[in-house]
Amino acid sequence: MVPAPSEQHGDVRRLVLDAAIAIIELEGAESLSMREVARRAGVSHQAPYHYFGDRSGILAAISEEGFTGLAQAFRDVHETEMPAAKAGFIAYLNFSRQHVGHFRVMFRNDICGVSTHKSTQTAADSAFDELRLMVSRITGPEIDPNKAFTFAAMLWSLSHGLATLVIDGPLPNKVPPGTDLESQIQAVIDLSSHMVALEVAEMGLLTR
Amino acid sequence: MVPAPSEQHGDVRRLVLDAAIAIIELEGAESLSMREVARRAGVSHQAPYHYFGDRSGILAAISEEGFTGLAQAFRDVHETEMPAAKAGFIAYLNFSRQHVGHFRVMFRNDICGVSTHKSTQTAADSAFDELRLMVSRITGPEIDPNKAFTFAAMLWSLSHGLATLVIDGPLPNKVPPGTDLESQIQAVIDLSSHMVALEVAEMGLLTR
DNA sequence: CGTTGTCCTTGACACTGTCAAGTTGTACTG
DNA sequence: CAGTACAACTTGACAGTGTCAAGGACAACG
Repeated sequence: MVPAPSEQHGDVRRLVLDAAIAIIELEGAESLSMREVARRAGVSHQAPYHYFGDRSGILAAISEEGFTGLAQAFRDVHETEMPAAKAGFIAYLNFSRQHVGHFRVMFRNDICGVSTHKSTQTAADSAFDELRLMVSRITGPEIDPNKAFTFAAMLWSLSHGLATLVIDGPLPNKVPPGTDLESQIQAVIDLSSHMVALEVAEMGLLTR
Repeated sequence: MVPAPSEQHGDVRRLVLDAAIAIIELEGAESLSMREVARRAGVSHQAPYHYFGDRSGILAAISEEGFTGLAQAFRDVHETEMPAAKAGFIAYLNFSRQHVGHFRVMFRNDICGVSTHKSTQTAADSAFDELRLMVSRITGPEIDPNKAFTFAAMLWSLSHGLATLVIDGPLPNKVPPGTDLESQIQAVIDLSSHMVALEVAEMGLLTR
């Protein structure tokens, strides 16, 4: 059967990818079925295999796209006037909430095979490199590289933990009555930024 | 067919649960198949359904067990001499790494239906209550409840982020050459504890 | 015209979660 | 002690799934 003339030739890959992302956003990555993706994209049940090889291939592609976007989000942080740590937290949270479909896949080595798909791996690496750049902006570039890694891991943990607890975790159900989720997220970010600032200030004191 | 006389009657539920946990530890929660669980437990493919209703039921049971264990781990923190924040981080990390099977499921609302399974929900609640107790030990009990929640959310984010990045995330691949994962984890925990201590000290200064 | 290659299709297979309908043993009632 | 109710499983069936295999349509190139 010939594809309908209305749709452009060659965008099937994009169609399939978007269908998959939409399904993951709605129902999570578990219930992502190749056949449902194909149905939603309006193609045969084997078309996705042509572009992505297998189920993990499509998830790896989503993951790659996600890491590329996250790296860009980190890069955009450099443009803002805000303290870098705070801007970084906000960027991470915003990205994760605006790209839930990507985010739900990106950190799941078990399903997307970051280790087996090379381009996904390099996308993840470049996102981490951006994070490192951000760290050197926060602490100053003369910091010991080992300490810088520790700092980066701490910042990533904090951001990532908050994002996952908010998106799929129990946090939204726990906000105390009288406040809403959004202001609590803001409060956590403010508290975190403040702590980081205290730490950096002390580090500065020690090195001079 | 009658169960082999060697195995006690009534422990099939436990057998099934352990089989599921083992599979999740080995291969992740995605590839958990009810029928493979049954095979591994040496029962018919419908026996798991008798105890757990459906796939999400077995995951909810694992999640419940996990949260109960986590609450206990938090309780044990009170016994140590260490600063509460640091002991809390260590407890969280240890728990997540020693119970990977549970941990991989506990925070996945999408697959284990925390919202639909009441006993899982209450187990999660009690774990969060223990965290709150820990926070009041760290900050002192006279803290504003809203601020206490923010503090708890921050601590949980930090611990949870680190644990997930270590267990399934990209962190193990990123440790700089010359150090190992374990010492980097220790360094992140030390840095985090230190930051928390700084914050608490400043809070104390402000309130008097 | 024949070949090659990309882009996709239909068909088949073993496997999955789950519903339905037994079967077996045990406990309790009358 | 017969009857019955119930828990603890069992086998059987069905639609849906991921993936392998084998094409078909169409463009580009010789």
